[in-house]
Parts: sequence; structure tokens; C-alpha cells
Amino acid sequence: MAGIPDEIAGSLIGDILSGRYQVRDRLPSERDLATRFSANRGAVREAMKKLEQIGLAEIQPGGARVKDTSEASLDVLGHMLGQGDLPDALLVDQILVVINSLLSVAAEQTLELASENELASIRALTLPFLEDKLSDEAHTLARFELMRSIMLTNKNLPLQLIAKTLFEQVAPHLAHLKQHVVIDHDAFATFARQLDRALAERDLPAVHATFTAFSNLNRESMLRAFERARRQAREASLS
Amino acid sequence: MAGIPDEIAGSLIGDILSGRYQVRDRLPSERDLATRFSANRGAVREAMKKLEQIGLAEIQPGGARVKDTSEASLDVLGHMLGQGDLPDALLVDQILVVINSLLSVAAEQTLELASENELASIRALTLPFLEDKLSDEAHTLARFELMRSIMLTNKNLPLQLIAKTLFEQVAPHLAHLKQHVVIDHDAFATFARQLDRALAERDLPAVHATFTAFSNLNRESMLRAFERARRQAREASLS
DNA sequence: CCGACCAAATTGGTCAGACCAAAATTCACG
DNA sequence: CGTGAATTTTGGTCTGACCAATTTGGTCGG
Repeated sequence: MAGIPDEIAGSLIGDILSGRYQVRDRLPSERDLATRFSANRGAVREAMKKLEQIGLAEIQPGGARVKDTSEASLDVLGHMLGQGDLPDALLVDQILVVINSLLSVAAEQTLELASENELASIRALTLPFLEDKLSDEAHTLARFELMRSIMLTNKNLPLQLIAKTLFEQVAPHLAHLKQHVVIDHDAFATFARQLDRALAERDLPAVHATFTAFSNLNRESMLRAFERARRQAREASLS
Repeated sequence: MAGIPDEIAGSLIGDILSGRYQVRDRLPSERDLATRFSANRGAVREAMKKLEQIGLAEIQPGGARVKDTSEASLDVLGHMLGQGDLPDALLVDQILVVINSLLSVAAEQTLELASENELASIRALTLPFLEDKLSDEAHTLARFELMRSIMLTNKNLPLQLIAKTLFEQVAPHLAHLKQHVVIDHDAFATFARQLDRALAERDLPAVHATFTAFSNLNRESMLRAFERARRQAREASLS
């Protein structure tokens, strides 16, 4: 299922992101890589094309060179998060900042453009947060559903694409952390009430303020989850 | 310089975006395409890989299928903008909305994290807008430099990557429109003064409000440019 | 000793033809 | 008329080859 080119690309990406190949270094030739990976040059070539598409390498006749991460495409994020045992907490936080700001924009545009029906269907998604005995899983599900709905109701294609990409990059690496996340149900209930009111009254500043609060909730809860995960990792290494 | 696979990919992308291949349709086989483009199957294969990376096609043993634009990567935007004679005005507007909201986030984070020196260097970039006799070109240059600086001072890598990608996608297609853009120097001067003050006092809400104004300025000026371009195109078609 | 220039080796770009496994298609059978 | 097996089609990978651009290394002249 993996595919040989993807394996090669993954290995090379790991080498680059771990610093084994420095920026501006020349990567081994396609022929050398083919030998090293016991694969055909065509497979290596597809892997190199992937590196180029991700923006980690620049291919030219004469040789391929490593490019800086800051010149890469969004797809590097997933690979960067997958480097260590735990994802980079700072990077995850930065992604959350962006996601939440995009949510805010989406919501603001929804206020301007969405029909009453669309608005109502979003507001309905805030109801689960008011329930008393919501399991953590159901809560997480409700959060995602609310975010997804806000992103889809919005007609801004670029916004949708960015959000989708960010989610896809970060989601797989957050799966392990899920067990460490502790949800502040009361805080989210307050948020849900505020969001519902802001949407009902089409109060744009209130929507913005609400999502700022939502953002802070998410970021703090994620940072705490990282702390717990790290602590557990330390204890495990002592035994 | 173009490269055979890129030519093939470009042709297929055009066919997909223009609707010649509908979503979920099967694309011709690699062998057929190789014949049609008088190219080797390897070249066609690389083109198909590119389609897959862009997110416009899904390749599986048995055949490749067209995917919906909403499931693509950010890189489709550039191709979508390059479809007609003029870029899609609505799409450009949506991109501007996103860019400007990202600018706002970047600026807000700068307020929290940037040193006095970094802040000062950004503030210095607002000065050109106060000059009286600034040519349109110099004005555009100053705008870009200000945006670039805000994006780079910020330490948020995902934010930088998204902004860079969006710029790269949209910039080439805006080159033709530049001649139609009329700049409201006074409005930008007001914006510059407000931004400078907001940064100096690290006034977060003011920064947000300022960028909202900036966003509206940019969007309106671009929409007007589209109108002018369309009008000129109509007149040209009459002659 | 150094820089400019030229030839050889290296490298990516493309092509041709082949085999395999998985999917799609066809078709005979119940 | 369905259904399941057989066949064809399709993508995935491999081997080996040639070309053009680049890099490299050495040579020559200053």
C-alpha cells in the first residue's frame, strides 16, 4: 500500500528534516539512490519529484539541492510533526493559532453571506456543548463538527483548502495526544452560548471575540496535553 | 525549460478545470495519454503524479479519477486563476480576504512576541505611505514590503508558508491587472498612521481594526481594477 | 600562484519495451 | 436475470539506453 517511491521520499524527507542533509547540500544522484534503496531509477525519480513538490528540494540538471523549510509547501508540516516521538508542541500551537484565526474569518464571512437556514444549522451545532454528561469523545466530535460546518458553510474556497490541509497535516499526529487532553466542559459551554448569541444577532465583533476565546481554550488544553504526554514519557523511560 | 511532464500536466489540468473531464470521471490511461501526447509513458506518469499531488486526480490501479476542486491542494488556485483571459474576480477577492486576515494574525502575534527593534523596523515601513509624491509603482512596492515584513517578523512557520503560497499563486495573474489599479493614496496614508500608532502602543484591537480597513482598501481597489479591465476588454472586442 | 578555458565525467530528462498485481470488464453459467 | 469466474485493462515497477545540461578536473596562459 505504501509504494516504493513514497518510502524513498519519506526516508529522504526524514534525512533532510533531521539535518543529515543541510540546506543547499546536493542530494545523492538518482542513480546512487536507486542503488542504495535497491529500487529502480524511475521510482527514485518519482520520490525526488515529490520532494520537489513538497518544496524540500530543487531539482536541476547537474544535481538536486536541499531547500530551506521556509520555502517549502504546507505539506512539510505533516512531516515535521512526524519527526520525533512527540510532535513539536510549538509547531502544533502555531498551527492552532492559524486554524482558529481562519475559523474566525470563516465565521465572520458567514455572518455576511450565509442564509438564515445555514446560520441556524450552525447554531444547532453549539447545542451539544450545553449538555451535562457529554463524554470526552463526543465533545471532541462535536468540536470538529462545529469547525467543519463553519468552514464548509463559508463559500471561500481558498479558506476551505487551507483549513483542510492544515487539519490533514496535524490530525494524524494528534491522535496519540488525545488521551492526554482534558476538556474544560464549562468553559466550552460558555463559549457555545456566546457563539450562539453572536451568530443569532449577527454580531461581528462578538463572533471575533468568541473565537479568540475558543482559540485560547484549544491552545491551552493542547499545551497541557503535551505536558502530560511528556511527563508520562519521562516516567516510562525511568522504568 | 517547460518540461514534457509539465506540459502534459498543464493540458490535463486545463481539461479538468474547464470541465472537459467531470468529477469522478476516469482519465484516459497512461498508455493512451502517452500516445496522444507523443511522449513516453514515464513522462505521462510524472504528469499524473503531479495531478495527484495537486489533488485534482486520484490514482489507483485500474484507473485515475478526477477529484473535486474542494479536495485539492492550495496549488490549484494558481491554475484556476489562469483559466480564462482574466482571473476569476471572486476567487481573487476570496484570496485577498484570507491573506489580509493572515496579516492581521501575524501582526497580532508580532505585538505579543516581537522585540522593540523588530517592531520599530516594521513601523518604519509605514513611512513611505505618508510621502506626498509616491508613484503607483513605489506605492505597490511599499505595500508588498510592509506585508512581507509582517509575515517574516512573525515566527509562525505555518503562517509564513500559507502566505507565501497564496502570494505565489495569485501574483503572476495579477500582473496584467496592475495597470488598471488606481491607488487611493489618502486612504492608505490614514491606514499607515493608524497602523503605526497601534504598533507603537501595542494596541491589539486597534491593529485588528487597522488591518480590516487595509483589507477593505485592497479588496475594493482590486474589484475596481477588475471592472476597468473588463470594460477595456469589451471595448477591444468591439473594434 | 591564480584565473580562464576546455574536455571528460556526472547528472537529470526522456525514451523504449517488458513483467507483475490489482482493478475493471466481459462473458459463460446457473 | 443475476452471479461468479476468466480475461482484459490499468497502474506499479524494473532494465537498459541515449541526449543535453551541468559539474568537475585539468590544462594552459598570464
